[in-house]
Amino acid sequence: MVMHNNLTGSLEDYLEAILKILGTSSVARVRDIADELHVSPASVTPAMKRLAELGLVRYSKRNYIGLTGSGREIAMRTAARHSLLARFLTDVLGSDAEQADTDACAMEHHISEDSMERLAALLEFLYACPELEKLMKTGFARCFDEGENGSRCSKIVCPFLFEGRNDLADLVSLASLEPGHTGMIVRIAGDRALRKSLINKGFIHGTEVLLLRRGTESLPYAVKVAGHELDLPKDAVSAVLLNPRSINDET
Amino acid sequence: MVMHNNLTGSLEDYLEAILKILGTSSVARVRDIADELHVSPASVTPAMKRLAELGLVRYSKRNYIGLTGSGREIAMRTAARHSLLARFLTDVLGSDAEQADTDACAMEHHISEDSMERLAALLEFLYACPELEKLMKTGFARCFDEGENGSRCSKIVCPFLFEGRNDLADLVSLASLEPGHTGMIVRIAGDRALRKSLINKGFIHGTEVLLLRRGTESLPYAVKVAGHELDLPKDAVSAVLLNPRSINDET
DNA sequence: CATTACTGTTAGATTTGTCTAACAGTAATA
DNA sequence: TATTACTGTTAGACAAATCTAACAGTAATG
Repeated sequence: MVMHNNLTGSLEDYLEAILKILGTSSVARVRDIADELHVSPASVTPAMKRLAELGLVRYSKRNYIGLTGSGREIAMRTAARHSLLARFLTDVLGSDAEQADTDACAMEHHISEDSMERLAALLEFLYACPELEKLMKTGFARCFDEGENGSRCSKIVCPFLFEGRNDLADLVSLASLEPGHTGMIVRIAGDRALRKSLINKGFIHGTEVLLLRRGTESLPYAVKVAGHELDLPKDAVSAVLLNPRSINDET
Repeated sequence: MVMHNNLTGSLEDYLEAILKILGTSSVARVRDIADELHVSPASVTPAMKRLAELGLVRYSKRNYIGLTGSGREIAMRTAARHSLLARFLTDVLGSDAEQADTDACAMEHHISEDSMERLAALLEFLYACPELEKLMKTGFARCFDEGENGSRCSKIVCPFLFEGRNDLADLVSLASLEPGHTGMIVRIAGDRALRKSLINKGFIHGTEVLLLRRGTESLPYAVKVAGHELDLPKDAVSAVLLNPRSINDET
């Protein structure tokens, strides 16, 4: 798993840990690093050797560990990624701090420089106007916590007093498709539980679906998605919205 | 690297690839999987054996490969993560499709179930109102492309005609801190280039900074951040905004 | 039927990152 | 000074994921 700076995620973690320790302790030891990363001290030694070879840490046997200029630079970039992701998760998505930290830890090695910059800019964009920030952050948080479906949710917080999307009218529900025809999924409506269940059945944005047989209120619909046939009740198929331009006769 | 479902990221990739192939080809072979994941066919065989042991794929030597029920379920959850992340990156952050796909590939194994749900809800929240969607997506895109700093940017697109944040007045710039005092970074102002450079020097949200010496227009300021002392011009230190409640005398 | 082309498998090597257990320094303590 | 406690290193093992090279089937072609 080699990253953009030619380091593995694990080595980036070691650099980041050293930086963090140096931020408070003025001295970094093998033990501190092992504790910080929850690995055994025996794992730290070979990592330090490797980083010293690469000219990123100052290390000699049984001595304090320091960062070189370039090591510090990489460590700071990694820490910045971490902080940015965690901030997005807590401040925008409303995750709790611990969960956000765990997620950020796992993702920080994988996000590209470009996406990083965009994410940073998004946070600045939201912070730039207190009304927008409030609308996005508390509005979304409220929407999420109340478990509302998107279309009703906006009415709670939307300053535009918009009653509903008119462009949704262009979309065709899977329930109203002609049997034997296919369409591309562009949106999953319904409440969060239904949406989650549909997503886990393969109804993913951009996927082709084929309606095999129409059902009724009591009789399930038969559909084919991602190469798999399955039966679904009417309310589920009704929540699957298709792009009308994508509809084709499959027979 | 073990994930929530007890699979490694690599095995999840194999499942996802099989699902994708089955979505179009009705039959999956070792060769297809190898091509899809850009690995050698010799790497596919042991992965299939492992997945068959775990009861996630149907596999017997030299035969077509299929997914079991639970294998399909995991594959679909993984694909849903991928699609969601990619959609966030393209639709909200404005990344190009290829970059978004690469990033999503790398992150999909690491994001938690909870963050997934929140991200999905965020997209629905934005889609729920066309005005909000436009404000966020095209407003942000314009802001990003024009390289505007957050506070000016909002004026371009903000429907609230808000001239600037009044709560920013509560923040103290690092430049106006008393020498020997510390504060916690809560925001980095300035244009994108300056912000990026400061972030890469260690000025990260939530970090403590210490002002060592005041400068002037021509003489650099001396500060200490993340255990490291450095000199910075006045415009850079002025862009670092601190939480006033965090300011302490360090001497 | 033999050849050729292709697919899939095996064997063996390599890289990376981790662990445990044993050992080696170092420094305070009895 | 001998003991103890702690830190750090080494050796050796292991798991995961990949590769190359060699080999084994299978099926179409000449």
